[in-house]
Amino acid sequence: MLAKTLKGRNDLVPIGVVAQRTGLAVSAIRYYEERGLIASVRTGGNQRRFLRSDIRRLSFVLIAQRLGLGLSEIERELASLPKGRTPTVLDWQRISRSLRGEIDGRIQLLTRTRNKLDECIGCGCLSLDRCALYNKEDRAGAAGPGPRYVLD
Amino acid sequence: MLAKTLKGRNDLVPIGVVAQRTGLAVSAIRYYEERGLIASVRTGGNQRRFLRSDIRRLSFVLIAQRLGLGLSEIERELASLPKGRTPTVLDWQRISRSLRGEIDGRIQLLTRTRNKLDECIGCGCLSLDRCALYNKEDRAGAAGPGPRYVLD
DNA sequence: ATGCAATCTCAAGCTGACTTGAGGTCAAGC
DNA sequence: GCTTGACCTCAAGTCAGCTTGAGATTGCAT
Repeated sequence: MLAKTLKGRNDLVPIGVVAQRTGLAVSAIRYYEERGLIASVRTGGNQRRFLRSDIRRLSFVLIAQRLGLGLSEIERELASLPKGRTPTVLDWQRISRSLRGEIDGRIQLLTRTRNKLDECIGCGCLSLDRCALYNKEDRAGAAGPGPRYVLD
Repeated sequence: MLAKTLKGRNDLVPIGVVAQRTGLAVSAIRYYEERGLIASVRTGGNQRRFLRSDIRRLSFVLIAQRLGLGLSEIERELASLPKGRTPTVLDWQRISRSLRGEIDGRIQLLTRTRNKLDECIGCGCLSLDRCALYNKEDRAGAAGPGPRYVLD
């Protein structure tokens, strides 16, 4: 019974289960592993086995993605979790709070933008050089190819 | 003098000027034209000439992009502006207000997310099926290839 | 023992939003 | 008239974040 309890907590699950529980495609999970967001061990027959806690880890990835974080930023956040070991409740609390900071920042940025836009609606200008809404700020930094990501 | 005033308002400008005024690359402007976000007329020597008001149009594009709108969504917004004619202040006011609605929606979504996250920080769960933060909602709709866009 | 679903690898494709490069034309100043 | 820089087209490359497909293997249930 003790054995069973331990087994239950440290269960290794195949990729299909992880896919079902997270809603992710199997291919996406493999891709995340390749990117280093999650890790797996292999069976004798070369099949991946994940820790159950990786499901939670992936949940975090999905939430962070919805906030607009790129995979590399998410990786950075996740780096503070113990690798290979099941994270504790405290680990998750800490990282969730960090995410909360992200959200707060985004809300503030949007609120500022809205205020500026309100000024602009008054004059109907929307002009690059006269309008408060769009004066360079961070336009300069967005160089190179590839999509420019939103709401920096 | 009257002639001069009219000339000043209806000026046709080459692509380089538009680029300088908007901060966009020349190639990007050509791309936007190809996508139908702006239009141009051609000189005898096949060079593009834009209306001065297209600079403002592009400012709108840039602002909307920062809010996370894709080019096709932006195109839909812009469709309400008169094509080929210089928009009036009222035109811009109307479309700016529509953008404001977008921003409001995003702020609300983020605020809800933050509240849910706060509940979650209490329990440290972040679990897909037990946590209020991440229960399906719109996960289902995100099918097909290509990047999944943020903060729907 | 056998069948069949789940898994594996590796290469290639795809969308969005552009950039880069090659090779050629136009226009304004000297 | 000639150079120089701005402009043209068209094809191909890029990056992120995956998916799709081919062809081979594994592993659980009967």
